[in-house]
Amino acid sequence: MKNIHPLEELAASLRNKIEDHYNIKTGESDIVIEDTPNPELGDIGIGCFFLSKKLKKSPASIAEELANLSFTIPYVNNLRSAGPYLNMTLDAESLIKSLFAVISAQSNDYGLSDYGAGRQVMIEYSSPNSNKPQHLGHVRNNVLGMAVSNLLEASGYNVARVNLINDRGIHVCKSMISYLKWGNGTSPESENIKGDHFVGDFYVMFEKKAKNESGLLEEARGILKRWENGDNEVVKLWKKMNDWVYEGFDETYNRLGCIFDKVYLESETYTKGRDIVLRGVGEGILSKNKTGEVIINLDDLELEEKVLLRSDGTSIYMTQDLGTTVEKFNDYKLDKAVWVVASEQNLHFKILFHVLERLGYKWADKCYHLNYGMVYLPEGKLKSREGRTVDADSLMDELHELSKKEIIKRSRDMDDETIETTAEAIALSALKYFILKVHPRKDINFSPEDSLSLEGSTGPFAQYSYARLSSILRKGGEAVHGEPDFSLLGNPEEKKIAVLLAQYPHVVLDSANSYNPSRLALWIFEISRAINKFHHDHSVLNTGDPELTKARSGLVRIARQTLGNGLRLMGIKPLEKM
RNA sequence: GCCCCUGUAGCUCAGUCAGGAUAGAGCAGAGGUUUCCUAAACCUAAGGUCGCAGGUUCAAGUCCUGCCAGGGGUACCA
Repeated sequence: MKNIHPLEELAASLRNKIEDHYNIKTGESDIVIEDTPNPELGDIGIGCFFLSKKLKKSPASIAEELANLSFTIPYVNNLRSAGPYLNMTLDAESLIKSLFAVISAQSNDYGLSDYGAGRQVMIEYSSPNSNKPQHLGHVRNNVLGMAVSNLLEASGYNVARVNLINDRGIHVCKSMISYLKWGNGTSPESENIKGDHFVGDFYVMFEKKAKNESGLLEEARGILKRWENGDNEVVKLWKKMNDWVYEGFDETYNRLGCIFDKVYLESETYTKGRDIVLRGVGEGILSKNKTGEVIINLDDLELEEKVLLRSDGTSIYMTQDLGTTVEKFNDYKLDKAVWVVASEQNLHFKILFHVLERLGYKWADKCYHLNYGMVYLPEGKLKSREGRTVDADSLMDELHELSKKEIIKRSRDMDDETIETTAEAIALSALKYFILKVHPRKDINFSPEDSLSLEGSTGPFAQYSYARLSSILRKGGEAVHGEPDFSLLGNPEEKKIAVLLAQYPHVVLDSANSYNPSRLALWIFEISRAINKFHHDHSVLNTGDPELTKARSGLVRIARQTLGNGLRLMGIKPLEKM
C-alpha cells in the first residue's frame, strides 16, 4: 500500500508505543479500533484485553497506565481510559487535513488496497438456464456476484467474472418442442416480445400442456437425443432460440450492470467431465456398481455413495461441474475459484470439492461456494414453473415506475428524459441496496411494498445524500475552491464524517475478505446519516464566512468522493441530482 | 430419520467468524423541526426474558450440549 491512510498510521503508531513501553511484541491484528458507545468517552478506542495475558495485569489497569503515559500519536489529542478501554479523542484538523490530501490524490481509488495483489480469483455468477427469463433469485445472484467481484478487485485481486450458461438439456428441448408445435414461425421481432420472455412463454406453455398430454415429454426427450446426435435441423433451431434468449439476457445484464470476462456454455463443456470420471475409474479411485453407474464412496464424509456417471455413460450435473471446474483451472492460473450459487446447492458443492480432492487435484482447496439464501415473496417461494413469476425485468420496471412517481410528485425542474434516467438510477439503487444490505447467508423476505419504499436504510437515501453533496459543490461556484483551512472545523457532525471517511478503507477490505457486501452497505447508511445530520445542523454556502465555507467544502468534496466510491463498489451509480 | 442454515423490538435487519463498554439501526405508530445549500431530511420519547434450558468463563446475543420452531438439502434433475 503506497498511501498510508490516517487510521492505519494511528494504529501503527499506537502499536509501536505499546511495544516500546512494555518491551513486548504484538500482532498486527491485535489493535482493533472500535467506535466508542458514547462521544463523551472519546471518538475511538481499543480494548486492552489482548495485553492482559502477556502482562498478567487486568485490562483496566493497563488502559489506565497507557492513558497516563500521554503518548504522542498522530491525529490524537487526548488519551483516556474507561474501564478496560483506551479511548482517544481525535484531532479534527489534522485528521481532515490528512484525509483531504489522501482522498483528493486518490479520488476514485480511495479505499483500494493491494491486499490481494498478484493473486487471481474467478467469480462465477448468474449461471442461468437458456429456456426462460431471469427471475428474482437471479437478481440476487447477479447483484451479489457483481458486488463481491468489485470488492475483491478493490482489494487488489485480479478478478475474472464468468458466467456459465446451462444452454442444453431437457428444459431447453421443452421450449423447442413447444415452439415447433405452436410457434407458427413467429419470432420475438414479429411479436415484439423480449427474446428470453418469448422463449420462456413457450416453456410455460409446454409445462401446462404436458399435464394433459403424456406424450409431450417423450417428444422433448426425442429432441434431446437428436440434439446430442448433432441433427442439423434441431441444432439450427436450438441456436436460433438460444440467440433469442441471449439477446434478452444482454438487455437485462446491461440494465443491471453485469459484466463477464468469459462465458462458459454447458453445451461446450458437458462432455469433458466424463473423461475425468473415467480416468478416476482407471486409477481405482472411483468404481462401477452392479447396475453400471460410476460411483464414489463417501464414507469419509459420512454420506451415501454418489453417482458420477449414468449407467448409459451420459453426464449428470456433477459430471459437468467436474469438467467445467478442471476447465476453469486450465484456462486461468487461479488462486481462488468462487461460485455464487444459492444455498440449496450446498451439498452439491461440498461433494464436488471433495471429489476433486479425491481425484488428486491439488487446487481443490481453492474452491469456495459463496452460498446465499432464498428470496421469498409474502406469498411464498418464487418459482417460475408455477406461474407465479416475478421476473427481473418486470421487477425493475415496477421500481422504475414508482420512483418516477416520486420524482414527479416533488416537481423538480427536470425534463422528461432526465426524469427517466433518474427514475432508472433510483430504481436500481433501491433494488441493489435492498439485496446487498442483508447478509448473503440470510433469506430475504422480499416484500414488494417495502422494497419500493424510499425511506430508511435504502439506496435512494444514499443517493439523496450524495446528490446533496454534489449540489453544494455545483452551486458553490468560486466559493468552494481554494486552499481550505481545516482548523476551522471540528464540530461533532464534521468529526463524525471524518471518522467514517477514515474507516472506509478498512470497511472495503473487511467486506471483501468476508465476501459480505452488507458491511459496506452499513457503512454507506452510516455516512449517509452523518451527512444529512451535518446538512441539517450546519450550512456550507451560507456561513457568512468565506473561509469556513471553503473548509466545509473541502470536507463535502471528500465525503462525496468516498460515498461515491462506496456506491460504485455496490454496483450503484451515484446520482448528481435527484 | 440424518445433514446444513436461520431464530435479536409489532415488522425488516446489524452485531455471532475472532466472547469484552449500558444489545444497535431502520420501518410502522406517538410528538416536534422548514423565510436557510434538495423536508426523499433532521430531532425527541417509547418499544428487548437476544427461541428455550443447561454448561464453560472474571465476562456469553457471540463458545459448548440438549431441546423447540421455520427454511433448505438428502435423485442415474439442475
